[in-house]
Amino acid sequence: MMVSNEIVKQQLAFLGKELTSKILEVSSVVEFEKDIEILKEGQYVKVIPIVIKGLLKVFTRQEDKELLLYYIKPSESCIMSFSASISNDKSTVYAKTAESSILLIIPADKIEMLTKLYPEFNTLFHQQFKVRYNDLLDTINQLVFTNLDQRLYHFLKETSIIRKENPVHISHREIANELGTAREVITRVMKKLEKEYKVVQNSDSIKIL
Amino acid sequence: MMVSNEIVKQQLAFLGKELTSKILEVSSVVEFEKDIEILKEGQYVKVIPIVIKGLLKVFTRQEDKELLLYYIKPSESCIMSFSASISNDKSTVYAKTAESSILLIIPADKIEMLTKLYPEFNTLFHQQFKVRYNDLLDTINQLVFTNLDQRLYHFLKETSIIRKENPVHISHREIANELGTAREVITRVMKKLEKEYKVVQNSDSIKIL
DNA sequence: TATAGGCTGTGACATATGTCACCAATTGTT
DNA sequence: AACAATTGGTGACATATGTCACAGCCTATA
Repeated sequence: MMVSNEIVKQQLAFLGKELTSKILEVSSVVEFEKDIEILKEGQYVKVIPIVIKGLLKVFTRQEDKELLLYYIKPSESCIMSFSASISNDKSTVYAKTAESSILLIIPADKIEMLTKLYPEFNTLFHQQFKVRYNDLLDTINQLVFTNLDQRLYHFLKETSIIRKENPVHISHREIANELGTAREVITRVMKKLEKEYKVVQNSDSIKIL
Repeated sequence: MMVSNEIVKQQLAFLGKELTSKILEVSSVVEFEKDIEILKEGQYVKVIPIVIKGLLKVFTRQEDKELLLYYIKPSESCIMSFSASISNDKSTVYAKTAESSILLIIPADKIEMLTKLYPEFNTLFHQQFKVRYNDLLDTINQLVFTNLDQRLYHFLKETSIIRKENPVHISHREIANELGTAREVITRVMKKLEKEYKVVQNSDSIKIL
C-alpha cells in the first residue's frame, strides 16, 4: 500500500500550505498493518499520529474487558496523544490500527514548537477536541439513559458508516468486545432488534434497515 | 460576597501578567447565586466562564434524569464553552453554579483574538482538556467496568474533597440525582458500603472512612 | 401542638444484564 | 474427509438495578 505526497498534502490541506510543509518536514509517513498498537495506557506518548489512510481504534481496557471509545478516521488525529505530549503525561487510552493504515507520525517533541509558531495548528486540536468530547459524552449518555439495545443499534449504524458497508460484517463476539458486554447478551439483543425490524441478520453479516 | 482584583489576578496568575491584563480588560467579574444556569444544552455559547471563587457543576440531562459530569473549581474554566465558541457551536452540556460563585466572564467573541495573540492562552485550554477528557473517561470506565457501589464510593470521596468536608452533607436523593440513578438504590448501596466499613451514616451526613 | 414536607429504610416485584452450560451449524485446517 | 475452531442460539440461574408502595422518623411551619 503506497501513498503519494499528494494524498498526504490533501488530507492536511485544512491546515494551510506553510504549516503542512513544516509538519511534513518534521514527521514521517508510516505504514502499519492491522492490529498494531500505536498508543498504550500508562506509557509516555512519543508520537502523535494523524491518519492519512485507514482507521485507528481508540479503546479502554480493564482486566480482560475492552471498550471502544471512538475511531480516528483520515484527516483526524489523536487528541489524547496531543494533550499527553504537551504536558509530558502518560496516555490514558489504547490506540491500535483497525485496518491496515497509513499514518503521519509527528514526534511528540515537535508539538510545542508547532503550537507556538503556528497558531493554526491549534485548529486541528480544537476540532479534534470537540469531536472527541462529544463522542465520550454520547457514550456516557447512552450508558446512563438507555439500555443496551439502543446502544447496540447505534453502534451498528456507526460501524456501517465507518466501514462503508451495509450489511456489516461483524460477529456477535466482536460486538460484545467493543461494547464491553457479553456475547450471549448481544445475541439476545440482536434477536430483539430483528423482531423490531431494525436489522436483518445473515449468516455472516448484519443488515441495518 | 466581594472579591478584589488581586484575588482575580491570583487565580489567573498561571497565564502570565500580560495575558491576565488583557483578559481582565475584555471580561467582567460577576457574582452568581447558587443554582444559576450558565450554560444550556442546545444554546449557542455567549460567554466563557473562569471560576474565581465557588463551583460550577457541569451535567447532562435526559427527560427528567440528570447526570453529573464534573465540577469546575477555581482557576478552572469550561472547556466545552471554549470549544463551542471557537467553532460557533451549541453547547452539548448544562452548567450551573453549585454554590454561590464569582466567575470571570469572557465574551465568546473575544476568544479568537485571545488565542491568536496569546499562544499561552492555549495553556488553559490544553490543561482543561486533559482534565476533562480524563474525567469523562473515568466515568465511562466506572459505568462499564464497575457496579454502582464503587461509583458511589468514588463519588463520595470526590465530593468530600470538593466541598472540603468530611462528613459530607448530602441526601440520598441528591446523590441519586447526580449519579443518574434511583434514590432507593442509593439507600440500598449505602447500606452495603456501611457494612463494608467504607462509610458511616449519620442522620444528616455521611462520613467516609 | 398539629400538620406538612423531606428523608431514610424496606419489602415485593420487575427488568436488564451477566454467567454457565450445552447444542447445532458453519468455516477453517490438516 | 475428518477434526478443530468459531459462531449463533437457547435455557437456567444469578445478580444488579429500577419501580412501587408504605412506614417511621425528624424538621420546619402555621
